[in-house]
Amino acid sequence: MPGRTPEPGEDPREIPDATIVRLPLYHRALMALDRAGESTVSSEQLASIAGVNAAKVRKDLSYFGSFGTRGVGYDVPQLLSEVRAHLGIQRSRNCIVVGAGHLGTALLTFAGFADRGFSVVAAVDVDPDRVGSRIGGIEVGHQDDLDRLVRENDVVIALLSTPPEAAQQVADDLVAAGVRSILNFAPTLIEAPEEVVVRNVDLASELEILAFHEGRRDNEVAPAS
Amino acid sequence: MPGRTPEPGEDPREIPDATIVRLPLYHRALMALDRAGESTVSSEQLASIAGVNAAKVRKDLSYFGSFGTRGVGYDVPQLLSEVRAHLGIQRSRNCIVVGAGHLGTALLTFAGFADRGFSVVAAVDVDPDRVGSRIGGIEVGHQDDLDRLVRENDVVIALLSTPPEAAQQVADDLVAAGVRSILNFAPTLIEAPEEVVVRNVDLASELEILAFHEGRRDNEVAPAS
DNA sequence: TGTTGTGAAATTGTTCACAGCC
DNA sequence: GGCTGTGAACAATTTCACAACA
Repeated sequence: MPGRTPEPGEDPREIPDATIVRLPLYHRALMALDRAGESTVSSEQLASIAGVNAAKVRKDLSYFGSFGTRGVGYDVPQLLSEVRAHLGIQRSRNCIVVGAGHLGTALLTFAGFADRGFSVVAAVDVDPDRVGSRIGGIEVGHQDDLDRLVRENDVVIALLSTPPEAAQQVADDLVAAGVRSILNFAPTLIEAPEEVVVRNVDLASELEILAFHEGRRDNEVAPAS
Repeated sequence: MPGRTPEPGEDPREIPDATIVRLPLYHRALMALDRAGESTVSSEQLASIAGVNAAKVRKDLSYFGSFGTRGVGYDVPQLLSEVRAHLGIQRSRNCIVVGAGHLGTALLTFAGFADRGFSVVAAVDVDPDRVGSRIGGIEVGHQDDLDRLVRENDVVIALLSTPPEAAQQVADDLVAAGVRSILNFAPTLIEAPEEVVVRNVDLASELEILAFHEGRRDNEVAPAS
């Protein structure tokens, strides 16, 4: 999936994927430090709050340039601002929740998005019992209004929490409406044009990874008959 | 680089982390194939359903031994059974949900766990309004009963869906009760003894990773002043 | 002195390409 | 002829270790 098109003259992909996935950890850590009134932080401290090691922190941050002060550390507000800029969340991004079941409801009422730079502004479902209801201050629209809601609300990210059978169709509709990023909670592969970024969160897969380690502890692996 | 540690009586062959996280994808794909009545599958087909490439599939599966037939492919039921054995989910594993808010409710009612090898058997919360209620057929117990519920129900995995402020204390309690694996949804680092495996699902972080790519498209990155 | 920034080394992961087998 | 299994080449990522410097 990574490693694409090193075209000369165009964006010379320079920040490693592995670094990108750690950026949110630094963001979270820096917000906590900032809230606590800390004005500087060393790579060692930041690493311990983020749960990584100090060399990685320094290497990761170095891709943006040199913001630290040798002998002192990093300026917390400045680094926070820098990380936000690189994450593209200096201004809030609008999101839509597609599928307002239990998971969709959790997403619509989740308190943790706002200060991380996201605003859930719309929701749709196909179930007539849900359409028209309000969840977390958002009125649930009908699936057929998806295109309009996306366009009217300047939605750029979709949270896809439908049953797996509906996921591909919904994804197609989202792409047609102009959504460029999809966070897919349905346990199925969804296809999208390559300019649309899809990330998958499969809860059962996460449990399976934990179970793998459980299994290692229990016993020797006992292969199937 | 030897790559092999032929220690007698010890862990026979180390399976790479990168392979482990793909195992659930193969599991999901094989279940779909099995349900569809397919009896064999090539690495190419399996790859396309799982969303990876064929070389990776073959390499990953080769860590378990040789189960394919050259010129034919893999036997679906056999490979499914093999993958399940390695994932440690030949028998179902019991889980507890800690924190029965909207996210906890989604986890308690999620239909997708059962056929992936997991059974949510208990839930706890601290809110008196929630304790005693039934969600998804499970009675929500009080946080103080956590230890008892874990032991009585042979719980090995916890789904931690409390607010971040409570997460560390809950994790400590879970470890004390004997839980060996934690799936942490709270956006904070939790510390646990190294024999306890913790995986983190931070929804806001996932959105930030999407936003990073959005930002790349919008414009040049505009660093903070 | 204490801490960053970074080349270089070590490690881990991916892809290639083809021999071996059905 | 088709497809697996796998060494070997390649690529990405992590870690080391230390010079630079406020």
